[in-house]
Amino acid sequence: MPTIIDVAKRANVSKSTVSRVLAGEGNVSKESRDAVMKAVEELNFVKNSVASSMRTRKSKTVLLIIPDITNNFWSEVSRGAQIVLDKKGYSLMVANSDWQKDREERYLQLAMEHKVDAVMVNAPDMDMEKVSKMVDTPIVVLGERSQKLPFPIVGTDSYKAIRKALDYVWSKGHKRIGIVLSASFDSEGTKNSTKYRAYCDWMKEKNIDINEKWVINIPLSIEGGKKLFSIWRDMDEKPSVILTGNDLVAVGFTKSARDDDVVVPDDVSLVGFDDIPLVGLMSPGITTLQKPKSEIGAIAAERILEMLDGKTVPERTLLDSLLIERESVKGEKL
Amino acid sequence: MPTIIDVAKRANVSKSTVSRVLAGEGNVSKESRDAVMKAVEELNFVKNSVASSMRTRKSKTVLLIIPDITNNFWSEVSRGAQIVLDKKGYSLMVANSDWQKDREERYLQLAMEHKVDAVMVNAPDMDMEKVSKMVDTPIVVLGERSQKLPFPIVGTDSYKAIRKALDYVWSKGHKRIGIVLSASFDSEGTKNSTKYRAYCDWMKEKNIDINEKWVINIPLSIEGGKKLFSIWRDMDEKPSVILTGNDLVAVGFTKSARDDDVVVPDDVSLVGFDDIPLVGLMSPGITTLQKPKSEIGAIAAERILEMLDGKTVPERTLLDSLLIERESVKGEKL
DNA sequence: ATAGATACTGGGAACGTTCCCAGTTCCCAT
DNA sequence: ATGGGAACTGGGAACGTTCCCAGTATCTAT
Repeated sequence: MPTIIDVAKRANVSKSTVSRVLAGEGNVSKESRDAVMKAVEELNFVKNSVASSMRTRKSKTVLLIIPDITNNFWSEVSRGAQIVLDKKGYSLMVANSDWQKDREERYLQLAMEHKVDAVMVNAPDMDMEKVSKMVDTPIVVLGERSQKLPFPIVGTDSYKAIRKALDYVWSKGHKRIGIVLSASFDSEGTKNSTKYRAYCDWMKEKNIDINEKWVINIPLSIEGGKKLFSIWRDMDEKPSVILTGNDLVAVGFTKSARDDDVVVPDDVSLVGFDDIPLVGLMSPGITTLQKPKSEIGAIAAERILEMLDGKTVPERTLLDSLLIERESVKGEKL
Repeated sequence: MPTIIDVAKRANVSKSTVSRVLAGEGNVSKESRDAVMKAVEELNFVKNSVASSMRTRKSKTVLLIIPDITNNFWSEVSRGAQIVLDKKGYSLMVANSDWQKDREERYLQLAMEHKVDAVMVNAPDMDMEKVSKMVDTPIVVLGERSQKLPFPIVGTDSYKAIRKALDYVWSKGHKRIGIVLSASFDSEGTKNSTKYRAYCDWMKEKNIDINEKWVINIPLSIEGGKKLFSIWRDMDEKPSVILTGNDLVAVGFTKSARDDDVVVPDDVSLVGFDDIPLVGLMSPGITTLQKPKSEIGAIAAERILEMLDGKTVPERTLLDSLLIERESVKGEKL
């Protein structure tokens, strides 16, 4: 493998000059530049980034830690981030923790050893104090957090999203409204969650008493949705619509319902969150609040780039969701 | 940031000894070892992997290049690979080419600059001659290729999968069988594809004449499936079942069919391939040939590890698909 | 003509680790 | 007691780049 020294010899210049040409900076005469280029070509030289990062203490690499790469939400986030970083010559390493705390930590450790320039992470249950002790590079946290963090946050504004969903079902005539909460993404009791706050505020504005039985806490997964259905079925007094927390829950609910001859939306209406491709293709299509998935990744990446530039960045960037109307919410007779 | 020299000073040993302790090899007395450990702890030392790879010329990093990280198939593959590599102390970099040839090439270049230890790649249209010239590390190619390649291949055995699908629909009484081909993943004319070969062989065995109109070439996507439906609808003589190439096609077909009051499987039966989560959740559930997605990633990773160990590995590893029976194939009256 | 800026160049040191080799101590078998 | 191996140790060189600095040539303004 040829080094810049081999290139230098061949081009009859010094290694310093080669370095300057390759970096595209400093003053180099046209002849030297051409000679170097030619030598690079002839020797088939490829730069050794490892040696380079060793000296510069920059690796041009960013690590992204996510809990589940097979979830469309997170793969879209990755994609959005990679496109932005790519453009600036940064490579993205994607690490998949599978919701395991020890792996999250190990990846962070690895990131420090490998001297990545920055870290983007979603790890709802991780102690951020610890993180800030371990990591000495810029960090951006993905996903909303209610408590204050020592790092910038990029996520969706769930307060607004919930209100948007509520306003929508209200416009359809619904007044008996259930909501799914979950500790995930909040790392604190569900009753303190932004979602619940949004729900309470809105209900108070509409002068509706909250039925505590309609505030349901299940895992945000297909399984959770199935569980939600059996909870709903066994209720004496049933809500006419449920905000399901995320799309997977709505999918699981719909599937269980179908097996039980309950028809969505005729018997109960559902609103999902995220807008994963699945919910647009099933029947009935699930009305959902679309999160700007790849935009979240892209903005997080931009924050990283800004921090790397020494700029100060906004503490929290919460993006809006978009209501996608499909067939899972039926108009109630007013 | 403390270096091993700082650790050495604190532990009153030489840097060589510290290096030996950290690497866990060579002969070191218990006292020295303990002293080093203590110093590491006290100084909060983290090893600099960049310096290490500089000297050893190993980065303990593997690059995976895939065309679409948001496709469940590929994210499962990544996940499978990462789990295996992780266990052996390797990190996986996932690079998403978005089907763009220039990006595939750029990532390969980057891999060489960053001195990754090995590369796993799916790039159906890429010139493998070129790749082998660019890359001087072990490579594993993902996805079946009919032509001989200078690298080991890990993928699914589509010849067997097609036969399995054909045997199944045959057992259900179907004799008018259509099939979808596509150049993707084969990088050669569709008529040379393994799939088509399997189809022809099987049809000959059953003494059925091939109706060329029922051999259809469309993109393997939801859009392709919609197109497939309109092709099917306009046929004078229609097949009673179609092997749809992949699940997305089946999904697109079903959706279009529904809009046109055509019922799957009553009016036409479908068989998908891959088994993405979507097809198990929609209604009707699509009968499909499940590919062992994460196993493909895992095996590819194991091949990498073996090659890194200097072992020789099998040229091609083609895994079997599993028939998942759902509701999209109806029994024909015999 | 000369001072001083500007353009360009090359050599040495440094980044933090691992490898190599030589050296010291200790123990055991003769 | 002595040779020889094993256990352990430390110092220097090397990996390939970039940074720093000093040096030379060229140009411009007085």
